[in-house]
This record gives sequence, structure tokens and C-alpha cells, in this order.
Amino acid sequence: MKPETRQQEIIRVAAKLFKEKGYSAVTMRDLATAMDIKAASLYNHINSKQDILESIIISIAEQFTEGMSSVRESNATCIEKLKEIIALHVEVSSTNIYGMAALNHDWMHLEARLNYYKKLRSDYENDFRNILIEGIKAGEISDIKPDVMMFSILTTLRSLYLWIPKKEDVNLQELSSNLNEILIKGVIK
Amino acid sequence: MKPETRQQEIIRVAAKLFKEKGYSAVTMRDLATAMDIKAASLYNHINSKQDILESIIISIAEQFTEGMSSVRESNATCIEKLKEIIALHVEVSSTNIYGMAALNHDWMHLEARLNYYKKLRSDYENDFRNILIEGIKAGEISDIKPDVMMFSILTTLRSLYLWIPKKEDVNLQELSSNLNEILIKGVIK
DNA sequence: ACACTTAACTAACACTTGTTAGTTTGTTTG
DNA sequence: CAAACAAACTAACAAGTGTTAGTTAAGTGT
Repeated sequence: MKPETRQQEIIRVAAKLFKEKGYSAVTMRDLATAMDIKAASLYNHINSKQDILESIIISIAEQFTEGMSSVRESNATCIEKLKEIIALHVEVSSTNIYGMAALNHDWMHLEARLNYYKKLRSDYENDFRNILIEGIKAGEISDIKPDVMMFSILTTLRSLYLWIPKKEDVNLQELSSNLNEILIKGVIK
Repeated sequence: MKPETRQQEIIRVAAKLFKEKGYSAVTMRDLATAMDIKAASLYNHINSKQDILESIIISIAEQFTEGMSSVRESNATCIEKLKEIIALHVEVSSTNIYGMAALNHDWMHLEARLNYYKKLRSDYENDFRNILIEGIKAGEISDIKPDVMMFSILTTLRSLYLWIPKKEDVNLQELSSNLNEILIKGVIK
């Protein structure tokens, strides 16, 4: 593990601030203060505020795209695929807790790469929906509107970043299996 | 139904803009343009940008508090209470689609009433958690960590505003019953 | 005709925004 | 030692921020 560059450090700290107040409310002077330097000095390492947002969001979005592509190509059952997706979200969210906030809240502030982001997201959702449709056809999954199912599961998974850091004793393995239970079998006994 | 005052109109339009870009990214000049007047004219009707945010968020938060208080006092089974909560969210979200975005994304930009909002939210979550704990005790609900169950259900319900306006053919009754199925019984057949 | 209300306007304010230019300082490398 | 580099600095800019003050014009009720 090579040490973090100054640029990576800035992006990491920026993501943390973005999580607390959102992209628009965080100023370059806020970021500089958090880095304990002057705002102008940031520009020795990064090109623009917008570039920071892009780095954060696009890198995570691409991790999801890659992960989904593995799931798509596996030949497990649909329920197994769902479990893989849950594990993917727990993994990506827990390693990008701050970045996930920017992804969820500030994607609309992307400029040059907004359309690219939207494409990644809609491709991801299409893959997800297709897994559910397959599952319904195969009789594995309840015959409820796949969009409603997808929405329900995906919003829970997308909000994991809000949850994971809250409890210090949270075990990721356990969280993943609890979510498997709840999202797949529901809460009823 | 008495007609909307100019102030209510401004708040409604502001909520719509807040949903698209977030509180911090919406300027008073943006809002004025959307109202087809000059920024200074807004101040004939509202006291401050912050006041607008307060109106939007606090009024919705209080609707949830009231709704939860009805649920708490009903003597239905825990599963029935869960269904009532789902219906509450569908109801409040569908009548405050734009406001729900501000509630979810911009509550941290509240100033004077931030603590009041946080109190309402944590009381709400405590009531919710207690219902789940009761349900586990009574053997109605799976014995999984109540916090994880609550998180899972609540994030789905809190994100309904993202979903409801997407499909024009969405039937609220049907959405509610689909969510009952999915959140309570899961997706597995 | 009168005062009152509503709702817009112009002009300006003090401050904050992201960013650039040019410079300085300490550390690494040839 | 000299050259090169990394990473900070000060100073400044043009544009945009929320908001205030004071004014105007069109209805409304007496």
C-alpha cells in the first residue's frame, strides 16, 4: 500500500465535508481550512472544485458498474445474484462512506461528466431489473412490479453509507446477512 | 379550498427548486426567476431563505410526528402498525413530493430550528423501533436487529418521493400494497 | 376623494465565491 | 553546490451571494 498523495488526501477530506454539508455548501476555503492550508494552495494539487466531485463520484460509480458486470456474468440463481448485489453494496459503501454521500446527493452538480454518470446508473438499474424479471419468470421471486421491488431494495442499499458508520460495533459480514434476510425474506416471521 | 397565498406559492416553487439542486445551490435570484419577479420582491412575502427551508421541513416533520402518534395509540398488531406507517409515508410523500427532498437532503442547513427537527426525528425513530421490538417479543416479527430492520424499511419509505412522481400511472393504493408485500414479506416466493 | 394594502420595482450594500498570478521556502536529486 | 521540484504563501479579481432601503403603481374599502 503506497501512501496517499496530497491530491488523494484533498479528495478524501473533500468527500467528508461534502457528506456533512453537500457539495454546494462546501467552499474551497472550508476545504482549505480542513487541510490546514490556504485556499489558493489547493490548486497546486487539483484543477477545480468540479474535478474533485467528478473524481469522487465517477470512481465509485465505476466500481458499481464493474461489480454488476461480475454479477451479470455469474450463473447463480436470481436470489443468489441478489445476495451478491447486496454484498457489493456493503463492500463499496463501507470503503467509500463519504463518497457515497456525494454520489447520492450531489450527482446533479456534475457538469462535463453528468451524462456519463447517468448512463452508468441507468445501465446498472437495467441489469438489476433484468435479474428481478428473470427471477419472477423462474418462479423464484414474488410476482410484484419489478420496479417497485428494485426501488425498495436499491434505496436501502444506496443509503447504507448513512448507516454503516453509526455503530462502531457493526460487523460487515453480519450486516450483509441481516440485509439478506430482511430484503429477501422480509420482516415477518 | 381557499386559493394559495403568494407566500405559499413562493414556498411551493422553492421546494421544487430545492429538490432539483438542493438548498445551497438555489439562489434567491433563481427563485425569483422561477416566480417571474425580481429577487428583492420576494422579501415582500418571506423573511429569509432560511425561513423558507424551515417552513418546508418543519411542516412535513410535524405531519410525520402526528401520524406516528396515531399509530402509537392504535391497538393493532405490530404488523398492522407497520402497514399504517407505510400508508403514512405514502400519504405524506405523495402530497409533499418536493418538500420531501428538502427534508431528506437539506435538514442539516436548518439553523434556529435544527435541534427541534432532530428531536422530532429521533422521537419518530424511537417509536418506530419500539414497535419492532414489541413485534419481536410477540413473535410476530423476525428476531433480527431492530435497528437494521428499521433502517431498511425507513430508508425505503423516506425515498418514496424519488419514486412516486416517476411513473404517471402509479396508483397510490397499489404502491402502498406492493410496499406492504415487499417490506413485510420480502421478495422471495 | 381618501387612506390602505398588495406586490412589484431599482439601486445598492457588504460579504463570499472559485480561481489565477506570481512568489517563497524547504527538500530531493544530479 | 546547483538545479529541480513540491507545496505552501500573499494578493487580487470578477462574479455572485442574501438582503435592505426606498419608491412606484395598481387595486380595495370607506
